[in-house]
Amino acid sequence: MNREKEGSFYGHGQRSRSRYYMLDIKYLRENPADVETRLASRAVSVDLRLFKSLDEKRRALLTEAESLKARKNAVSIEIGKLKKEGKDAGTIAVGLQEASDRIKSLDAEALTVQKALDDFLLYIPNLPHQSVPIGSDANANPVVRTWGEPKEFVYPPLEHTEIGERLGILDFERAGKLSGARFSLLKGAGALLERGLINFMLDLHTAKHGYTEVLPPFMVKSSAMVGTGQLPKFAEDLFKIEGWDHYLIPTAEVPVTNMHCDEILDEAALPLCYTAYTPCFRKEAGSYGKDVKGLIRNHQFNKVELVKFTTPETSYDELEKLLSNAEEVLRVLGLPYRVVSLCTGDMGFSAAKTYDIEVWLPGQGKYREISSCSNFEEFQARRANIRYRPKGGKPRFAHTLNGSGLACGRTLVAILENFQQEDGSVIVPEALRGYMGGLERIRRGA
RNA sequence: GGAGAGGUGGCCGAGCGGCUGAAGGCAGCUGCCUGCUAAGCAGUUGUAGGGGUAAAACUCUACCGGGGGUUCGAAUCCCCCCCUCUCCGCCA
Repeated sequence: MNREKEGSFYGHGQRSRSRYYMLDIKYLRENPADVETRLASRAVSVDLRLFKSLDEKRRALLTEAESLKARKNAVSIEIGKLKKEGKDAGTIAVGLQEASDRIKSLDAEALTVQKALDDFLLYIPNLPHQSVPIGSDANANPVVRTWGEPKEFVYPPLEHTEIGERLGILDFERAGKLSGARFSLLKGAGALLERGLINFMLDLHTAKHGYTEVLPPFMVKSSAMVGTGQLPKFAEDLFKIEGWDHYLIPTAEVPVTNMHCDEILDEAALPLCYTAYTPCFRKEAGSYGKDVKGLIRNHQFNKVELVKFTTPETSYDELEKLLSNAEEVLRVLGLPYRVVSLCTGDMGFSAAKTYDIEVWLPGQGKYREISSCSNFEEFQARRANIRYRPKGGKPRFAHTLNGSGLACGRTLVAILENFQQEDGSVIVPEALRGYMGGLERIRRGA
């Protein structure tokens, strides 16, 4: 078995598919100014001159090669006919070998240009939707709504690390012995709480919100990472399996979205709604010093994800629903939160529009991200070749969306901090008690 | 790890050097017919990229798992790789 072969960034699965990018190459060709200004709002500049020269070079090479091929094909058919009639074809076959050689070199050159074009285009992020606020960083993200009242504490509320360690349910010291910084180890009621949260969230999304549960692989091929946009640009954020073309998933979005790569979906089946629990693995490169302690920013954490495949017409309605489904988790648990709309400068690479849900953390005295819900429009569908067939029509790219519903570790943090009691215990939200053997309160030694 | 079988269009499934983008079937679309949620008949329907057009029409190229080779010409022959299935072994 040869697992070591590097997957091509340009081939998905077994197919070589090199002409799907962030947007229609024709659109970029015909509306460079629009692309430029919309990307500028995300503080991304593209070298359109480079694009233009590569694009033109490629087309010139194609034209020449293809006309040679056309001539060669015509002659070949003639030869076939003559041979069938028992005649000699020697005279018209003259020079064909030379033409073939010329074609070969033109094709090779075209491929080189094509790769340069791919390299250029695969690094261009999605274009923001018109409704996305313009801004350069998180400070420009408008608050869309706020839910719940942060509880007043009569004492200075503790952070989750302290609460957890005192209760003996979080053990960062031992996690460090095993795996180093940014790993965590849950014990007793802590482990049970995490497990309960996973089950609670999955049950809510399947039974109440109608999502189909998926339990996908936690490692995927590089082509899947290209499909959702993690590669090629963000390789440094991912854990790669040595000697394999596989990566540990940074989110369930990757396997679940790529589930339908190279497929043509039935329009009547849309929207497809999936929910999946997976651990997530992230290098967190460049976040040195931030949230070093605790569960907030780990190399491995659990998350329940929501993923949708929709038509272009309905994707923004579906985004609102998905967001609301994610919020519901916090509402049922009784955790105060707010929703912000990410501005152009703060959005991820693949997203056309993103809402973040931020939960209130009394220990830190601020709202912290606990979910990110995005519409990717065609961006991922183009890369992963996910289409659907409209009634009687030609296949079109589907729209993909996803959001955390929710990050389990951070939800656990929110529960510990929001429901901590002066005596050091933590009240278990009612909705979770059924998942924890009826446990109502976590006390030391539980 | 060992031994076989196989990967063809939206799906099923023929083809095994030339006029095959690919028979046949299903599904879809368009007519006709039928007074009823059906059936019949006829026609039609791949994807991508060039050129062309106001848009079409039209035209060229590529694509039968991926890559390379042989040949004037390959879905068909050769080599390498990937994947799927069956049996044996091993294992959770």
